[in-house]
Amino acid sequence: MTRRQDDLAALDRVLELVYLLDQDMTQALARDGLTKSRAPLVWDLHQRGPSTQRALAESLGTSPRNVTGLVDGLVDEGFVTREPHPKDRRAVLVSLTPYGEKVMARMAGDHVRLAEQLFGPMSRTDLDGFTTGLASVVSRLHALVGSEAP
Amino acid sequence: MTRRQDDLAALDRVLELVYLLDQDMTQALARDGLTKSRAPLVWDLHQRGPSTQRALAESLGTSPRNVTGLVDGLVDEGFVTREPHPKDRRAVLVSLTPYGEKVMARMAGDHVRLAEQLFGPMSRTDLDGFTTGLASVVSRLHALVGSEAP
DNA sequence: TATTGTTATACTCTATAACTATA
DNA sequence: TATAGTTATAGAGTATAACAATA
Repeated sequence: MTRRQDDLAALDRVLELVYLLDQDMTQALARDGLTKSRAPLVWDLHQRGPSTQRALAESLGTSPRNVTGLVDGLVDEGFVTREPHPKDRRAVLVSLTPYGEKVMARMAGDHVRLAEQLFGPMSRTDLDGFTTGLASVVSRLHALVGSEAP
Repeated sequence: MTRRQDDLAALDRVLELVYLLDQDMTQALARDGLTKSRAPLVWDLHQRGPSTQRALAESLGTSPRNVTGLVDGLVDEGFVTREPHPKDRRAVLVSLTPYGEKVMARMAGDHVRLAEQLFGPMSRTDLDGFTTGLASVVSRLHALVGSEAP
């Protein structure tokens, strides 16, 4: 095994991890009636409280038009409500419903449980080694993606 | 720092890795004129040679109808051709064009380069520790996703 | 009768541009 | 004049169902 082959094997394992994690999260979201596009919006509301659609568009890095569509779907499914903004009659305040809050609480619990299932069985030493390597890879990836912007 | 907090921190780092890798790969595919849906189809043809659409649908885990749409797009962009199947007049053989092959060769090179950029700077020991931890996480994730199927 | 790939239909996500009501 | 959110329009991706041609 040359070093290059080890590097390639590591990358392929990482890609397998990405694929499996995507599967797992998509399945979990589907059980809660959410999609990969809608979940970040709901999570944003959970973390930051009621927001205008403009603020959501900026936070999610997408267009205001797209937020309109996402909020439409979430209103239909009962996750959020649209209310008039108290101070700006052009704007709309999007808020989580009690049902939306309940789903978010469940998601937070699932998050903790997943972390324990994945890393709990590892020894302290193994976890430390893994986390250190992971941090260095992430920092290099940050540099790569940042420098690739148009 | 409790152990649970360390587990959570590890998961969050992994999710950051997933996010950055998705960015990087989407950018790289866009430079080659591909999308995240079309790339696996083209990669499949590169690895296994000309296929029927039925075979592609099974390999990609999607519907025949969807393959029709993906192949339509790839034909328009010059990556693949549709030819009559020599032995079964119901079927169609999808093949890479020379241009498609060229792009696949470039993608393979990018893959090796990414592996070296991400893991090359790590010491042998660090890489080993990282890879070992990764393998155990991936195997547990496999079990989780597998057991979650309906 | 079974299989291959299509048309028909519908829904989600995304983007840009034009428009409205307000600020 | 600028901002918030809409309608209008377009295109990619996905799914199910009905259907044609062929096996």
